[in-house]
Amino acid sequence: MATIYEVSKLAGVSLATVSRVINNTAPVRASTKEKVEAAMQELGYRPNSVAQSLASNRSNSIGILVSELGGPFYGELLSRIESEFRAVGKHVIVAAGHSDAELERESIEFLRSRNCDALILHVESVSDDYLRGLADSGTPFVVINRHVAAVADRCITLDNELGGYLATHHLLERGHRSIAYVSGPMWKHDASERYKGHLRALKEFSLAEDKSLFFEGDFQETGGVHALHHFLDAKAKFTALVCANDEMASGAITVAHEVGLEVPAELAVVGFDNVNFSHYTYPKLTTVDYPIEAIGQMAARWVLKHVYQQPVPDLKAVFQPQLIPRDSA
Amino acid sequence: MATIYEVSKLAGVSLATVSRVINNTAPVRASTKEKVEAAMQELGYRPNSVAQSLASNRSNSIGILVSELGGPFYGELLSRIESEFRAVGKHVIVAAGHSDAELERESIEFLRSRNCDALILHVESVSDDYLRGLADSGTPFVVINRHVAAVADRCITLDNELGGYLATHHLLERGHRSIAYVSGPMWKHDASERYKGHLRALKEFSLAEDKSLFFEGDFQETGGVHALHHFLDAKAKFTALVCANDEMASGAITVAHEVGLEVPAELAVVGFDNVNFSHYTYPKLTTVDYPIEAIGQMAARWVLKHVYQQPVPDLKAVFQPQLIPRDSA
DNA sequence: TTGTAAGCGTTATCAT
DNA sequence: ATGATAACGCTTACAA
Repeated sequence: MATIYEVSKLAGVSLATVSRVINNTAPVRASTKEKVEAAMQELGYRPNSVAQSLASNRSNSIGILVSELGGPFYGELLSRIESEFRAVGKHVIVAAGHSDAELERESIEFLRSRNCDALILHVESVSDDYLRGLADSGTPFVVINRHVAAVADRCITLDNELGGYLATHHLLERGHRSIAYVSGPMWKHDASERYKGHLRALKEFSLAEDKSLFFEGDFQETGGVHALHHFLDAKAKFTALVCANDEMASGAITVAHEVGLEVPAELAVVGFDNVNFSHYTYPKLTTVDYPIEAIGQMAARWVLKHVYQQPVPDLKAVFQPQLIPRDSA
Repeated sequence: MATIYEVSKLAGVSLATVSRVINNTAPVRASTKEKVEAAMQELGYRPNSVAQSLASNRSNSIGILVSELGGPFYGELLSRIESEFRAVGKHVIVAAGHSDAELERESIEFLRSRNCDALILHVESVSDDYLRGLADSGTPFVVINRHVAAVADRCITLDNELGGYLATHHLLERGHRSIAYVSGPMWKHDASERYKGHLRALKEFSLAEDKSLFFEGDFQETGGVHALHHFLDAKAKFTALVCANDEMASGAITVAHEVGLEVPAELAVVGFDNVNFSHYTYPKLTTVDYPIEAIGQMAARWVLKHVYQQPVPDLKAVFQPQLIPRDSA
């Protein structure tokens, strides 16, 4: 591979000048610029990005940490983030934290050790304190889908409470008064927020919380399966079910089919997230849209603005979910 | 951030010695090793990976190019590849090629410009010739899900022909004799291979190809929708449908529901890929499993062996698909 | 507008 | 077993 030195020799100019035409970092006379470009062409020169990084103290890489690379959710996030950065010549390093505090910390350290210019984090297990400390350490980062008071200015979130409210409100409006709720793990911020929204909607219709209609699932398909079985076994009376995510809603619908419960006639079901498969269920799932791509884009723009000093349009910190009415409720 | 120089000063040894204890690259007396480690500890030293890369001419990064980061397919692939490399301290840079030859080339160049030690490519549009040229250029890479004769030793594929065979054979065995087929774009290697398998199964049962029962879809949900409508409008007679991927199968099942065609009683459907949502359909989709994780792992190991000279267990180039019988056929 | 030269933080080759 | 010292390929003051 040719180096900048060979280019400068062939073009008959100095290293600095070649660097200038590469980076457009200072005016260069048109004629010399042409000479340099011709030389680069001839040698098939391509700058060594590692050397650039070392000298400029910028790696032009952004680390992304998500819970799971698989799953219907993070793909879209990554996709948007990648394209946003690719457009400006920066690259994305991915890592998975598997919802485990220790692994999340390790992954963050790993990404930092890679000299990422910034981090985009979707972490659920690491403590607020840890994130505050990370901020103090000087590593620029944004947190997605979690509000951390100590670093509020770096958080991009969905109004999960509103989402929970919308789901239940939709059911309430359609006349349901006995609504069972399948939550995600309550220690997860989004899960508890969504449930709060559910309660607020209930209250608005003068309905009280009914513990016998609450089930804490695991955000997996099986969570929905267990939940519905649980309610059925307990002979609970309810005409509708809100599930805190689409996986659990799918599980519940499967069980409904199995036990001959017609959806939505005998049991209305609403999910949450609007993941890519939510319209593959039968009936098609009514759910709350999680604007994951918009959030990914915003995270990328936060980085572009705060780390690379690029001008970006309006930054937005909290997104509003929307109910997507389909056939299941 | 502390540098190796400061560590060496504090420990009272030379740069070289510090480097040796960091990399375990030559014997160091236990006592001095301790001194160095203490110094590193005290300074909170962490090696600068960019400088390491420049000096050692290894970036410890692997570039992954897939068609779409979103979608149910690539997440699992990435997930496996990432964990495989993380375990040995290497990181993964992702890029999307969007099934477009120009974009695929650009992405490959982008990844190369990032000094990746190796590339793992899932490309469908770039020509065989281009890949041959890439091999000549010296960049190590593996190709996934595509057989390119000129670089056969770097290809890890699924036996798509066998998959197509299995799908149709399953139907044939259950007595179906009029089987419609919804293909992916026939210019894609996997699509045409799958169709070949279909024909082979047919032939085994002395059935001839019936052009009126063939429809070329787009591998998207709408492809399945259009296909079934097409067959129905044409008043074609068939009792079973094989779709060259699960998205199209989902689309077809949706239409079946809409027109009151019972699956599988009146129309048996089999898909292909066994993507994560294939058991969310109703009835649950019978499909052909694409062992994407195993393939990802193998690709990673290919790199580990050929680029990093690590000892790895048995490398395997072509994987056998398996029929997953569920409820739709 | 262009050139000189000092880093950037390591690894690696020789010596010793 | 350890130390000097020259790369690695580029950016960036500072001069000219």
